[in-house]
Amino acid sequence: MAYRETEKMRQRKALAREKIINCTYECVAEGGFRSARITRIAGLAEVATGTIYRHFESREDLFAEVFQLATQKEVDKVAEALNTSGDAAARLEAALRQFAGRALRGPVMAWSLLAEPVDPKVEEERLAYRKAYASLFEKTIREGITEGCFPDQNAQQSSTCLVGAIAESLVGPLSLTQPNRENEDNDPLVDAIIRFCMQGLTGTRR
Amino acid sequence: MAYRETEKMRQRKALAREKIINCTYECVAEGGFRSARITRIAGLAEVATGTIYRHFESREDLFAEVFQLATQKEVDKVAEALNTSGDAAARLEAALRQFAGRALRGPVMAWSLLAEPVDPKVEEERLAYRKAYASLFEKTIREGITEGCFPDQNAQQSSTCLVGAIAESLVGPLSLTQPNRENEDNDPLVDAIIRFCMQGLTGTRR
DNA sequence: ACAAAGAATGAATAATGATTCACTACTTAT
DNA sequence: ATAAGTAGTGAATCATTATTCATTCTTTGT
Repeated sequence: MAYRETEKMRQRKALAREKIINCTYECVAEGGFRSARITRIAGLAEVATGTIYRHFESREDLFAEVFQLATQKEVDKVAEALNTSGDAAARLEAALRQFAGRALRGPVMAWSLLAEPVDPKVEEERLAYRKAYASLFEKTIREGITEGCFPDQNAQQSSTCLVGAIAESLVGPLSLTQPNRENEDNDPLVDAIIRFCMQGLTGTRR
Repeated sequence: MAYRETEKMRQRKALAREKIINCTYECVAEGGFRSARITRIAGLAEVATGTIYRHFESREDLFAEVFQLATQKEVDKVAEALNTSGDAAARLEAALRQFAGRALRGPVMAWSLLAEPVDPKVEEERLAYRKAYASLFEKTIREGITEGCFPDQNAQQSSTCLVGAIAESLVGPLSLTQPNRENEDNDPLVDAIIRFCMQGLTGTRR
């Protein structure tokens, strides 16, 4: 036996793999999954198209992995915001702000994760993604009901409404057509959304 | 001049055109625009694929027209509900119920109209569709503010949240995975959504 | 230096599906 | 009946891209 995979090679391969993932991420952030061509990704990563298939079973699989990666980042941020101190309402509000803020900073990625239909494998991941959000929100809503800061309600349904209201406001076609106002002050927009959401939960004007 | 289009022919053509539109509608209601193949549509309509191109410039154009048709139906229903008697809150609630009820009865079509990304021409139509809803809701919210049954708020933003909350709950990926409960009683679901939405608008528990 | 094994390459292939167009069939007016 | 014009046909074409695989290049152990 002349050649045996060595540590050095393992690392080099891992690096190439990572580079492909990063370049895919970049492509997706630019124009979504559907417009991310294998040739473009290969070009960015400075490898041949065939090489991508050495590291990933298929385009779908590559996308599913990139989706998971991107997703994890987002969900972690929201979970983090939910772990701050304060009552359930305050924590939820912080989380919604986190969600909205990140989506506004990367609208194409947000759209890809929330709404863009891609293929069954990615769709499966998206399901998990939405469920992760729903569960996080739902749990906090329940805590809020126990704490007494939210009235009794269908926590699961409410969390779905939350995600929907935010997603629609932030990545709906109306917001995407408007010129990409990079460093514009989006606080009033976020404030209006948050107000609607918190009122929807609490039934209390503030 | 030997042949000149006669009334009879005009009607026959119009009929064929209409049949194509109806069959396209059927395909879309089944699986959305993306999976509606020209061949399938032609098959259903009992014409050759080429015939479709005698009546429509392109697939995109055909879809845009079908979208418009479907859209008009939906918006009209909501507008109708908004024209009943009662205060703004009552009328809006009736409209939301109409919206939700129709979406539940035709979830794939609702998804196609609200969320499925297709192509630029259809996307343009969707924009008009969303604007139509937004304007209807927005107008009523404004009336409600004047009437005093809603507190002052960003009416446009609130209407977007309304659409989002409903869409997510009814046609979002989470709801689509659940078994298609044909004739199940969806009232509790709709009630929960409506409650969230009305609270979001009024900031009042009821 | 050599050979074995694996990795990378990218042109060729394959699959999908919209669209075209040369042709046939039908309608109409004379 | 005939000719001119229009509608309908559907197999062939074209366009787009993911994927393959025969070949070339690298790495490793002896």
